[in-house]
Amino acid sequence: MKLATWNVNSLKVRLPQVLDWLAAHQPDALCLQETKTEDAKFPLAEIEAAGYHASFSGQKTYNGVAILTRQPVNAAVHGIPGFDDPQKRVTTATISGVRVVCAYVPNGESVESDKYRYKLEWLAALTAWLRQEMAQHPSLALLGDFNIAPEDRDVHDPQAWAGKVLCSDAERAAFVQLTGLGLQDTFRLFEQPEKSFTWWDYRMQAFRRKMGLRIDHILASGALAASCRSCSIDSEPRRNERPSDHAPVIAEFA
DNA sequence: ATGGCTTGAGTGTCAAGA
Repeated sequence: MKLATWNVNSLKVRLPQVLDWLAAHQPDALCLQETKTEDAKFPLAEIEAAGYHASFSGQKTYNGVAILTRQPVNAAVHGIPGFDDPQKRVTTATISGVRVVCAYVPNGESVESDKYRYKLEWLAALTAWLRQEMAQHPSLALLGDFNIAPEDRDVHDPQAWAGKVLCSDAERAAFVQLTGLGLQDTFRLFEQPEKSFTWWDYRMQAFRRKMGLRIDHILASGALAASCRSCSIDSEPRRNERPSDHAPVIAEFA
């Protein structure tokens, strides 16, 4: 089973690239973030024509998540149950017995911002809900744009980013809380190249200069992680014309 | 140097991203 995640920064703009990527990689599930598309305008016909089903929760202009799957999904849920949030950032569904949670964690803007407090509250709510969800679903994967670089090796210039949003102690502690539930960072189950990143700023030719962060992740519960065969970042789409600023991450399970 | 791109909204220019 192949699971993937990609922050596409507008599904409308990136749809041709998403369809190309699906055809090339044939994942069982592709989690998308920042679709920026309200549900009535979701490009369902094009995705179905490519042989995929879609479960989605979006809004105009901002946020928006979707799970594209080869097989129909079961028990889809949108949002974090019990956490009232007008921002469409989570969608969950069961695919071949695996509970797949697609998340777009708030950016936080800066550690001084109200958006940062919202980010930490949001992460606490996600963690509390996942604790329950994992009790119901031993085989669970959490995929998405976490907007957290877990360690200094996930940052091109740790000194420049020290204490900044995406790298602050409180955000990293929130990530540790998630892994503490028994969710393993599948990328770190394997030997990986240095300077492995999933996001590069559009500005300053950051991609060419390898100035990135690893903020998109695939976490797997113990039962699922035990069958993980690989996890890798596909930086090829970042070379496309009009690329997303994020690269897809892919994990394969036996 | 708080800039530097990109997107969506909407048609001038700003919020938001990370």
